[in-house]
Amino acid sequence: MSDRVLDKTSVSDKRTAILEATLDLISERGFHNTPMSLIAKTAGVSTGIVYHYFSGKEELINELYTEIKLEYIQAMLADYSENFSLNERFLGIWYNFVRYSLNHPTKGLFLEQFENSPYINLVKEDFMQAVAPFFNLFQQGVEEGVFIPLSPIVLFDISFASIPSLVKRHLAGLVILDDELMHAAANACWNAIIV
Amino acid sequence: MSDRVLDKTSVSDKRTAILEATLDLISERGFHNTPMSLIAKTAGVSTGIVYHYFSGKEELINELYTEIKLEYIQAMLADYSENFSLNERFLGIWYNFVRYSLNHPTKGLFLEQFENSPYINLVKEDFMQAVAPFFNLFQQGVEEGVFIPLSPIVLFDISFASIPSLVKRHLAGLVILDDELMHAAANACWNAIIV
Amino acid sequence: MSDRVLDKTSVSDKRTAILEATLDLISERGFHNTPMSLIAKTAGVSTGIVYHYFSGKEELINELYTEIKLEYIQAMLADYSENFSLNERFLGIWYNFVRYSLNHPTKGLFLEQFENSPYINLVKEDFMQAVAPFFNLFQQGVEEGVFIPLSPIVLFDISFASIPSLVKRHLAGLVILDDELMHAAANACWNAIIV
Amino acid sequence: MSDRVLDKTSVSDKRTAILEATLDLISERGFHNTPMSLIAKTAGVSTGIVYHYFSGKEELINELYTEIKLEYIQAMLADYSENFSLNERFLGIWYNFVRYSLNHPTKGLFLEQFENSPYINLVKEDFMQAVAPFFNLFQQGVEEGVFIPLSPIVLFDISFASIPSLVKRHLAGLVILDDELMHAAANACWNAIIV
DNA sequence: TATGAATGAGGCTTCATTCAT
DNA sequence: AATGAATGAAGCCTCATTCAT
Repeated sequence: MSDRVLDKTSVSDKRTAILEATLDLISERGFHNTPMSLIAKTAGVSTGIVYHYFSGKEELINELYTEIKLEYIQAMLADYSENFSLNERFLGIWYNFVRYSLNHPTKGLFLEQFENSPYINLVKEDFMQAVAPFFNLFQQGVEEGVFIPLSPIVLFDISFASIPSLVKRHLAGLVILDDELMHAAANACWNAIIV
Repeated sequence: MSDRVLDKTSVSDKRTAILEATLDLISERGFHNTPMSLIAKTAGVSTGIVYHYFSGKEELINELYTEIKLEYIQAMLADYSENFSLNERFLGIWYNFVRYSLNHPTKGLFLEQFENSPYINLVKEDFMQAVAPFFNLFQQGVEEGVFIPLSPIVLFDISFASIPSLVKRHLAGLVILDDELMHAAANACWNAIIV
Repeated sequence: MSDRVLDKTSVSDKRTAILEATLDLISERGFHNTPMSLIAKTAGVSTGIVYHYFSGKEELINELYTEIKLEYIQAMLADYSENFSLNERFLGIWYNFVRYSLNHPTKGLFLEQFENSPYINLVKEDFMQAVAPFFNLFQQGVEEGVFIPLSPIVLFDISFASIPSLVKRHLAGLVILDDELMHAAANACWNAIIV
Repeated sequence: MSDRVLDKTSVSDKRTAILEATLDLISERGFHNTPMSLIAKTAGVSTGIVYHYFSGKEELINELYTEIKLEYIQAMLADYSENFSLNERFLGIWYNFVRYSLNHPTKGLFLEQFENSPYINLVKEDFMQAVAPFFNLFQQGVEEGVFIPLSPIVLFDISFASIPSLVKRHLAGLVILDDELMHAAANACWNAIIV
């Protein structure tokens, strides 16, 4: 039994090591300037084995994107419940988003880099299902007359688009994104979308 | 005399052609996947001459970034005057930003791509002076008790960070960023930062 | 007992499966472009086990060549007897050669490919003994004054070298190598070597 | 004027050097086992420049094939005239074929290797026009009742297919393909196809 | 016997940059 | 100023072979 677990872990470890090395290197050096050979070396594996787990560089990066994107969405929805009020849910997402970004800076950088590059057009995954709670939140707010009557996607952007920017300011040392600022900014965004 | 003028014009044209080709190609294909030879070919010049106008690929891209960034800032400040009210100035910038983005999609894509890549760290230009009006606007708003007391940079992000996202939604056909939506979204952002 | 038999059969089957997969793949894709991993997969075995039966790719291919070459020679000599007349023996070989080629196109393609590649220099087997009947046939014909006085190897080439070409024309759909054409061509070749 | 000639020659020389190196190496080592880097090195050029003259390895080899094939056809038709008798024309081709093969052994080996490999299927050139004289020769011979009534392509194979084999025997030292043998063999092939 | 993950040398190709003209 | 042939380092990927299990 433990053998099986060990095996699984071992296999998983190698694949995971490759993904982690890719994340670290790309967030720091960019897609170009991150050769497969360096990924392999950083992950502590041979070049060839990377192609055992991924069909090529593109699939590796796309898969990394999908995994991180889902992690992010899940992180934003941590402790989320539709039993909470609209404001509680909104702020919960807001804080989760910021905290996850601050705790996982490489993931945020990778995501931003990826989503703003032509690579993005090649991804098929649509995350429709994963982001349903966001959609529902804004839908419900509009229906209840609490939020201004705009489409959920627009409300989503107005609500959260400033977060990555603010996090980058923080990481660059231009602002200090402490609890106080976080609360103030979150409330500002809340005020943006309410009637 | 006419020769000199002709030369100057010709030179300017060639340099401009290179920059424009670079913009179009990179916004569509990314930094990597845009070889210098293709830039030259698209611009209608020889490969070698590119190195007469720019010391290399990095300088070419950085220079393109600087030019476009300044263009953007100037576009946002079109018709701007400190004689206008805070709200008028805020909305003016907001609308200018959206309209310029919609009218120059490749520039927006290039900027986003560039600013979210490790390239950005290599740029020395700081645009401090160019963005002074934004700084002053938010500074003044806070001092007058109209805006919530946060640093200008934070207010800037909360105010405008959603615009590139909304424009991308529009370009992707997910929303229609017409005047009505633009006004609604701009007012929402205004509501975010006022006391 | 049945176990041993089963094992032996199984072993034999596996080795045979590898050789057959190699034949099919190489005749269709060439030496290069036929990786060992694909051979193993096509044969339904693991990559590693191929190296249990053959010391490497070269030996595998050389062994395949030797087997097929011998099969071909045997096929050409099917129903052969020195009791038959020179003409009967000649035509028998001719027809056997054509029929075997038509019935085993991959083997013909493999042989042609192999014998016209630098690989051939590495084979040690010389088939001297196996081809003795051909040698004897032409020797005897010359001695009896029936064939023109040329060395057996030359007579062999003049007699049979056109067959692979004709078969390839047939497989390409350029001619139809039916019994009628076969007889006409065989007699033509006979006429070539008789006094 | 001499400059232009020099330029042309110089350019042509580099392309020719690549083709010649490819011919020599492939005829000796095979398609595989002949890396582009070795071709470049043997031709005395850099690896990269090969891709300036040919889009890739496949095009390089295909182009080499086309050139050599045409050379061969032209060599076979040297001094050819429809004013000559059928027999004179037939023997002329036969001797030309042998002599060219003996004088250009690498070209013969390359051709044989190429035409018996899966590569051949990728070539579009059909040489229809170039081989028309052969077709006409056999056509006319049949119409005049001199040749047995078989299709030109079949007569072609019966007439000439033994030549590459005989040349290989010669090159291997198994026979000596001198004028005497050549004449005897050529006449044998002539006897094969006449009524 | 048997598996298939793992290795790493080597192949094809691209591309930033240089340089003779 | 201008050309584009030429260079060669470096990138992505393949694959024959090995080895732990």
